[in-house]
Amino acid sequence: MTRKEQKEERRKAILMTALNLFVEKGYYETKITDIAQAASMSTGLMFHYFESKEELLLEVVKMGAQGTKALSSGADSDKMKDLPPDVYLKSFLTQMFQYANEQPWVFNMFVLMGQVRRAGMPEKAREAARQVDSIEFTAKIIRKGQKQGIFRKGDPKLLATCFWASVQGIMEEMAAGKDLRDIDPEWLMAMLRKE
Amino acid sequence: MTRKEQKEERRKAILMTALNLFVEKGYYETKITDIAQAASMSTGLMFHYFESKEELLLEVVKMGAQGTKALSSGADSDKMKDLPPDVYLKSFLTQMFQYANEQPWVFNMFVLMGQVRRAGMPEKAREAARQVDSIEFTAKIIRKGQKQGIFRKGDPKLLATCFWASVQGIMEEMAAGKDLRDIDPEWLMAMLRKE
DNA sequence: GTGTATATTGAATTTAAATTCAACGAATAC
DNA sequence: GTATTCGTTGAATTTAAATTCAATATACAC
Repeated sequence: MTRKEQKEERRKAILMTALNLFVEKGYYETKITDIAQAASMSTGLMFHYFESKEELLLEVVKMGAQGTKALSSGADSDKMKDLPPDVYLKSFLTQMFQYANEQPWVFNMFVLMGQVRRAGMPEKAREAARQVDSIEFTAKIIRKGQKQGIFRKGDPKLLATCFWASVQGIMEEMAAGKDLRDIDPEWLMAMLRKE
Repeated sequence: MTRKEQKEERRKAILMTALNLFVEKGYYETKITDIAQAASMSTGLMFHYFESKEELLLEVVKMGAQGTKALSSGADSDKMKDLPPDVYLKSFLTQMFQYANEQPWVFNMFVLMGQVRRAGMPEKAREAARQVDSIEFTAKIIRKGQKQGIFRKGDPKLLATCFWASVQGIMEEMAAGKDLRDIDPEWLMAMLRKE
């Protein structure tokens, strides 16, 4: 393994460690020292890999943004054409709740991205997180469902915002340690369905 | 006005100012200086009224806890007896969304209480916020609705947790400045309703 | 094998923000 | 109207945590 690869790997390891701690204890309660310790390295070394704590958060968010983009563009072409809107969204939820246990980092990334978008986080990271727009994409799906008569009436963007805000709320509850394994995705889908 | 009253009033003014800033900018991004400025007083004076920033947060939370207790015990006796469970919960949501515009502090208090319960906040305040339990209370209402056949099947506590987590998510989105005035409480009620 | 560059450490420094404090002003008591 | 207590200020101090740095170890190039 070349030195550059080694470095890349180390960076990623730090990013992952930071991600998990940020979600577990919150950005401000996570000290650089904590991350260093969790990643088994000295405090000083952290700054060999990242300029500052803020930059570290920013990089985590950028990684999340990339992942989201990849995910949604992949979804855009493949499944979305075939699957009915409700099935598509529901399978997304099912997947995400599954990840909460099996792929905590994917789950944590979603939680963090949502948190950083809101107030009370360093501006730079916030902006980066806001770039990622899942509303427009979801609104499109909802619109489709409305045309098919399976989703309720209402501004698709507003419904999408409401839907994701609810998902975010639930995922944060999960991240906070509550065992919500048995939540039925259908409960959330009901928010969108007609009748 | 006696001196004691004066002091009490000042304390409350600080608590309100802090509450609003905490929700607007987040606890950690809110500097004691910011609160002092917003409350038109010197930085030092803040410490005449509160031991520390943490204690200030704790007091805000205690105030919230009191309010919640008063509210829910009042509700317990009055409305809950008469109103059908779905009507009761829906009117609560309607009320709360209304408050977002007309009584921002009530709304902000709810948002803050929810935030403080989660990770990433000073431990003391977190504990105090966790004392307040709206889950048990809501679960009771949900159970009632299930017996009447108007709410869906499922563990009432889990449904309650899911319901409040969603409400929290939406309220945070509102607090973050998004205009969600037109959200229909029915969208959230659908999470609980049968069919 | 020698020299150069990169990785690593942990203690020293800096920094931003909380907190203290000495001094002044205003209200109340007597 | 003087004394005493409380309210108030803003600059000085402390503190916790981020950040830098000089020193050392390790890997790579030649």
